Amino acid sequence: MGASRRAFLSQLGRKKGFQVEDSFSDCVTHVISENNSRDEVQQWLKSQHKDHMSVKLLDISWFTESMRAACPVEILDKHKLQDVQEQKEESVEFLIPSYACQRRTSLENHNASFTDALSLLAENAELNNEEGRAVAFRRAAAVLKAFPVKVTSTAQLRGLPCLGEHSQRVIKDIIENGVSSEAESTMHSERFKALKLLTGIFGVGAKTADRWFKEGIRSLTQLVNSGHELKRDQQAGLEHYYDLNQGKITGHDVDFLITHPDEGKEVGLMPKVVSWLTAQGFLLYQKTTRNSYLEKEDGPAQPSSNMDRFERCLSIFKLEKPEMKIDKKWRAVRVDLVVSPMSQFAFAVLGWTGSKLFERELRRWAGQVKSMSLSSHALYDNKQCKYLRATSEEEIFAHLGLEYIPPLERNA
DNA sequence: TGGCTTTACG
DNA sequence: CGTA
DNA sequence: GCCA
Repeated sequence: MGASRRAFLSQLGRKKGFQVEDSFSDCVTHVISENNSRDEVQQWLKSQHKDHMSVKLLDISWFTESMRAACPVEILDKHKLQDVQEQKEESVEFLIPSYACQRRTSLENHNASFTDALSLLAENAELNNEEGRAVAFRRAAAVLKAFPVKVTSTAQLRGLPCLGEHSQRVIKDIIENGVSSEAESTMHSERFKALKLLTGIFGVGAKTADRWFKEGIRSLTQLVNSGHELKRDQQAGLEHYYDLNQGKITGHDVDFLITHPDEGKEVGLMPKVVSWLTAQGFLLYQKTTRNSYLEKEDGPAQPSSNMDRFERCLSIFKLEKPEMKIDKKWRAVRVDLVVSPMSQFAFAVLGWTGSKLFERELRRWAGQVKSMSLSSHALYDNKQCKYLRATSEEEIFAHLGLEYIPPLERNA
């Protein structure tokens, strides 16, 4: 294998507690190879002039499985290096579990050209109200985001989940031509450009944008001149369009999660926070919503009055930036405030951390694999017919039978 | 061929 | 229908 | 679009 790949795998092995040598010596017990036949590796071992009779000759599959298990897995026939004819049949370069919540996805992406194209097709499907197609493209992109090396051949895709005919065709196109013709034509289509522009307005979704598009509206100027009555959130969205649609870094939203160590004392916090923020002149826009969440069984009885029981505040902050400009010294930033009782706080943190796909996959895993229902308030076990308590994210992953994935590795 | 996360509020 |  |  190449030097960078070998370095990556060596580092991974050492991180998992394995002893990895840079060169062959008598202390080596296992030799891992990729894309080599048993004969080739034996030839190489002879060239090392060391005793190698007791050394295990294994395929990369044993290594990746052992990495996942964090200990050496039992050596099966499929792990042993094969002879030349059999070799090409099945060998899979990396085993990637099919649910995004089963794997780590850092921000380091070796396959941005592919994931950009697949994400664009996902976005286009969402704008066309094809949520099923959209999530399929999102999952396909997420698999490549988690792939530890740059894909250079479609042969590497064998055995990977969520990559069907269409996604593989897109990838092949990019490998061979540098770009996906489908992604390119989508990106430059009038419809996609207009719908993306219009849904960029806070308060405007795919349905509204589609209606406006059919009326011939293609730009924000045309929208303003169309005489449409905009709702309060859309007006704010339009007014702060530029600030709210800055690049990924500066334009990102901020979430504040608020709780109180004494269960129940969090009630009434939201109005206090909002009125203070208003008095400080921080809020350009805000919409506070009540919470009516109730557990069906066995949960503590809810106080009868939910008058002050506010849960969320979707807002637009006026963020002062004195050094910004002469005329405009602030920027509009989307900020969400969330108040959660202590008993639900871990679920709120898990539910608000993202990524969006990671959250969907967690909940899909809960339902399909564990017969459980996960929300940002609670985890319900449909078999035991009871809520499963948790005071940390780690406990929730444990309830779900998943390896804990830290927040920085949830970028699916 | 059905399902695709969740489940409220406004 | 839009938002998270 | 992908999969059980």
